[in-house]
This record gives sequence, structure tokens and C-alpha cells, in this order.
Amino acid sequence: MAVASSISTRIINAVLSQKLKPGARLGEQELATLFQCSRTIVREAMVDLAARGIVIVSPRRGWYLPEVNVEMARELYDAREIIETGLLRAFARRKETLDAGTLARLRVHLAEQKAAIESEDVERRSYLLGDFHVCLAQCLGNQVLASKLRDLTVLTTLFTMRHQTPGDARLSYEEHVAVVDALASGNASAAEHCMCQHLGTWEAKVHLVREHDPLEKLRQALTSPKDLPARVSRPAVEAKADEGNI
Amino acid sequence: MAVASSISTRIINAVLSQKLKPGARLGEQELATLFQCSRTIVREAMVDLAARGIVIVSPRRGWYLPEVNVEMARELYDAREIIETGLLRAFARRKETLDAGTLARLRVHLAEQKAAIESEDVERRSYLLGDFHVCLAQCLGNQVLASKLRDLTVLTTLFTMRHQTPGDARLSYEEHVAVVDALASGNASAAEHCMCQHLGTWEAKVHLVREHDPLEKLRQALTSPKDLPARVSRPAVEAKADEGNI
DNA sequence: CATTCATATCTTGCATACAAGATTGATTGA
DNA sequence: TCAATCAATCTTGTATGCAAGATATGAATG
Repeated sequence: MAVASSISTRIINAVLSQKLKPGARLGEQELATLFQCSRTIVREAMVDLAARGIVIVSPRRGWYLPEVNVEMARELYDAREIIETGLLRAFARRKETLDAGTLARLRVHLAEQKAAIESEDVERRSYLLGDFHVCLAQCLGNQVLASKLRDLTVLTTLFTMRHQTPGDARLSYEEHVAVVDALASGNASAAEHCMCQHLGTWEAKVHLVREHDPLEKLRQALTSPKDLPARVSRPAVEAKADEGNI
Repeated sequence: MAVASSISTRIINAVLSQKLKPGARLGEQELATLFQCSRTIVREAMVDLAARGIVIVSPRRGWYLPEVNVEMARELYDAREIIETGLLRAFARRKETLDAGTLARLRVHLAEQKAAIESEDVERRSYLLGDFHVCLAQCLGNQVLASKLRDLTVLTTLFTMRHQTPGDARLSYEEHVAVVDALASGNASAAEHCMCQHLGTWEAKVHLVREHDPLEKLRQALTSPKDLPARVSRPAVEAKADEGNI
């Protein structure tokens, strides 16, 4: 017996952990039995996620994780760069400085990232590398933008999963460390620069996808609801994927 | 008989038109009879709006438009400045230029703003002055951020309504014209500067509110769910308010 | 007269029932 | 053998019923 918010949170975390792939079907009855509640609660969670763009509904067919195409991926990466560098820029302009508690929270997060990488815990590593950006936004003091950023992060994760961008987890981790180090030394502008570079390398890969995969346009064109994979042939719980994080 | 999305859209537009005030109660049965549908559809719309932060739910009491406090208003204005200037900055960096059709759309929007101001159509004027920012974001090519920006605009409108910031509609309109003019002349950086100034004057007023109204903190502290106005004494349809737009 | 308590009414939270549409799979025909 | 059709099954969309909690009203009491 669960409330709707816990269901949507679980789904979001599953995506960030790359345990749910784009195109995955989210059956109402399946989720209802899994969470031991009625379909009403599940639908409430689905409507919540749909409002945030994290699931899409195909009428009378069901709820699916979106297949993020290249155009949307460009928007998503642009949006993330604008928000994340903008937060750091505003922080720098205010000449604020992170208090010890907040800095400690970021250090702990970095330590968890490192531990997940070294223990080769792929799911947790994927989750933490994505969650870091949200955590940073929260630490910079804007809960509203942090909330919006979480949704964007979920969608970019869906994109990188499908396109198997060869992500280097350790490199991402080190770039995260660079951002926090810059903030710790009171140089928020440098942190902004680090973040811009960090996101920029990933954003650049979006453009490469289009050139690298000439079938991209055709594939996207053919991914209309009718061409979605059949229901029973697609298990709800996907096998674990790896890499592809920021 | 209406679908959920039309209900949520109508509510959003009513807020942008300042026909619904912060703290307004949205009764399920009331809306169901008004839209000639069952409570199920209404609840779907409410969950949608709640996911976007536009309504808050008080358990077993009902759905309310939020009373945006000063802290959240600061976050909202920061977020809007980051997103809106960021979009213009990215546009400038790409050295893109608006095509004729897009520019025409913005010009039409400006003309409608002017007409609403001159005919003293307060509701439409309020709506258009807020909607312009969303329209601009769409024209700059990022639908994802435009969607998020719409939700933020609704919330800032709620804030300005409560705090009765003395908005000068004509000044806002002229600043909108300046932004579009700069874009039309291919100077997106200038447009970013105009927008930053446009938003900055409003954001500065948020800080003034705190100093101007020493009861602000107390008022916010006492606005817990229990202290919300009683149900029957608060009609669902509010009288029209005026001014307070960006 | 003010305060407290109990009851009646109203509203939301949740589950369930039923209708409508979609998919699957078997059957029929060429 | 392949294509088309039709029936059976499954899934979502919507309405409704009932329980639980909250508010308001009025009586009773100090």
C-alpha cells in the first residue's frame, strides 16, 4: 500500500539508475499489484509524471517512458546548461559563499560517487552522477530550479541510455570534484566555467549522434505510437544498462 | 464535458489574467459541475497542476492556489532571470537570427499587448504581459524551457497579485518592445541586457517588500493550512484584480 | 457571556465497476 | 503459404459509491 508520490519517486530513481529504459511500458495494473494499491493511486502517479514530461500516455494503450529524440535532447542539454551555469553565475554575482554544512553535504555526495565507481556499482553510480547536479542546485539555494532540473536530468538520462553515449564515469566524477573545489575556494565563476565545460562535452556529443547515425531521423520518424513495441513482448523491468552519465 | 488538460489550462489562464487570487480554493465538485464532468477528471487536472507547483493540496481540505512567500518569490525571480537571459545568451552565442515568421509572431503579440493596454482590458493585458515571456522562449526555440517558464510565470503572477506591486503596464510593454527590437536588429546580446533590466527592476521590488512590510514574516508564519480562510466564506470565482505584471 | 462539546453536513481519498478501445491469436479463404 | 477477418482477452478511461476526516452549527455548561 503506497501513496502516489512514492511511486513516482521510485520510477524516477529507477530511470536515474538506468533500470528502466526509454520506451518501457508502465502498466497500471502491474504497478498496482507491485505497490499493493489500486489503479487510482497508480494513475495519480502517472499523471504527476506526465505533467513533468517524464512519461507520455498513448491513449487506451498505456504509459511509456519517452524516446527522447535528438531535437529534444538538444533542448534538454541547452536547458541544463542555462540553468546550471546560470545558478552558479547568480551565486558568483551575489558574492555568496557556501557555508560549511552545505559544503560538507557536497563532499559527502562526491565521496559516495567515488565509492560507487570504485565498487563498480553501476546502478548507484549512474544515479549519483545524475543526482549530483540536482544536489548542487539545491545547495546553491534555489529549490524551485532544482526541482525543474531533476526532471530535465531524468530525460537526459533517458537519451544517453538509448544512444549509448560512451560515458566515462571517472571523468565525470573528477569534473564534479573540480566544480566543488572551485566553490570551496570561493571562486564561483571558476565553478561556472568548470560546469560549462562539463556539460559542453556532453552537449557536443548530441550533435555527433546526428552525423554518426544517419538512420536517426528515419528511426525517430517511425517511432509513432503505432510502431511502439507490442505490450507483452516488452517486460516492465529491464536489464541493467551501463555508462552514459553526466 | 471536458478533459483534464482543458481544465488545467483554463485555471492557468485565469491566474495569468488575475481572475483567480492566491489562496483561492478549487473545490472538486464545484469544478466538476462547472465543467460538466466527474470529480475524477477534476482530480486529474488538480494532480497535473500540483506536479507543476501551481496548486497545493491540503489533505482532506482541498486544493488551493499557493500563497507565494517572499523566499519563494526570490527563487522564482532568480529562476526566471536565469532562464530568460540564458535563452537569449545562448541564442546570441549561436549567432542565430530570428526568421521572418517568428519575428512577425512576436510583433503581433506586442500589438495585442498594446491594444489591451489602450482599451484598458485589464484581464487580457495581464495575461498578455505574462504570456509574452513564454512566447519569447518558444520563439527562441526551446519548448522544454518555455514549458517550465510558463509554470514559473504563473507563480510570479500569484506573488505580484498578493503583494500588489504597483506595476506599470505601459513600461513593461515598452521594455518588451525593446527586447524584440534588439532581436530584430540581430543584436541578441542587447536583447539579453534589456531583459535582464526588465526582470531586475521587478526582482528588486521583492526585496523592498520585505522592508516595506514588517508583518510579512509573521503573516507567512501564520498562513498554515489551519489558518486558511474557511471554505464557504471564500467564493471560487474571485473579483478582478489589476496591475502587478511583468 | 464565553467556552466546550457533540452532532450534522460537507469534502476529499480511495477502491471498484463498467464501458470503450486496442491487441492478440485463431480461423477461414484464396 | 499467406492474407484477411473475427472473436476473445486485456488495458485504459470514466463515473460512482463509500469511508474518513474536517468544518460548521447549535446546545449545554461554567
